[in-house]
Amino acid sequence: MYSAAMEETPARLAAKPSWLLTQLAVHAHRLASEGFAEAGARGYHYRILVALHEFGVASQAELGRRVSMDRSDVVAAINELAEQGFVERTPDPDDRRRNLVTLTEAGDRQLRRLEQALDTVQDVLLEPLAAEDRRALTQLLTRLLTHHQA
Amino acid sequence: MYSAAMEETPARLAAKPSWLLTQLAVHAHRLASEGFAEAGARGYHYRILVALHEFGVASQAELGRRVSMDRSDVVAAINELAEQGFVERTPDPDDRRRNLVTLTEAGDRQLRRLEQALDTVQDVLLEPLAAEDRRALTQLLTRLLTHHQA
DNA sequence: CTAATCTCAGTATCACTGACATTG
DNA sequence: CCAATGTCAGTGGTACTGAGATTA
Repeated sequence: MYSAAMEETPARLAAKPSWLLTQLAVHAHRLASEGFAEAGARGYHYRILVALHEFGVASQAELGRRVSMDRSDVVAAINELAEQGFVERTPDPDDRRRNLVTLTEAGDRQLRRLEQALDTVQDVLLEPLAAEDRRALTQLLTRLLTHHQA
Repeated sequence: MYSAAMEETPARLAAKPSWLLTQLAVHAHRLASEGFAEAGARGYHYRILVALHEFGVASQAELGRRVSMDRSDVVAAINELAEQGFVERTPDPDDRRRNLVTLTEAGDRQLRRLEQALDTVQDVLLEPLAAEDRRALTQLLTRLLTHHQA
């Protein structure tokens, strides 16, 4: 009565890219989370570190805009990163509403650890695709994302 | 000092499909959630209804396996669906550990509402892609998902 | 005894809202 | 007065863990 062998995706979901997208994102997220957790981090920490490395010192609000994080979540993430010594928070002398957030040496090393973890995730996630298909996928996803970011 | 015009994705993230995937999934998830919310539902409810419609009456554990949901989350979702009259939960006479979950008429109508909402999401999400590109994307995502489901 | 099922309680991460005080 | 910033408290959805009771 309960055919335990059927583990595929329901047919009406298989044809929906939005479903495929979210299901794959679950995989990607879980793989990445595991890698991050080994370094005592999570996604929000990684995003902040990336933004700092890419764009340099910035205010908290600016960091949030870079990586699509809410102001309030930036506060919490930076609290934790600062406790671990990965970033430093100092008042901006030119605009006393702002905090200037700086990436430390230790923060840079942490970022490299997290990037390495993500590279592994990448390999696992895209394993079944040849190089050409990977490029095609990246290109399609990029087109979608840039369209929706605008 | 804070060039407010730079809103693109950080370069080192743009090249990572796993990042693109999760970012797009955020969009897809938000769009879908809005559509679901209008019908008083959320993702877990939709998944259960789909599984019931695709495979028919099933035990709760079986439903969870169909759509990758944890047993404990299935319990809560079915509680809510039953309260709304979209499913019925009856003990299985052949195996008294199990509950047999059935899709009601109202549940079927609800499912059709949610599918319609998802179709709209689909159109919005894939708007920048031509039909051929959509097929290519679906094919690539399908290959990835089937690989990772095995 | 083992395994599966259902249920409950609790946790973590992510995303978001509302409010407030401070400053530009 | 208005807008931006940082902060805090709280909510909701998703995913998961651990434990207990029942039954196969």
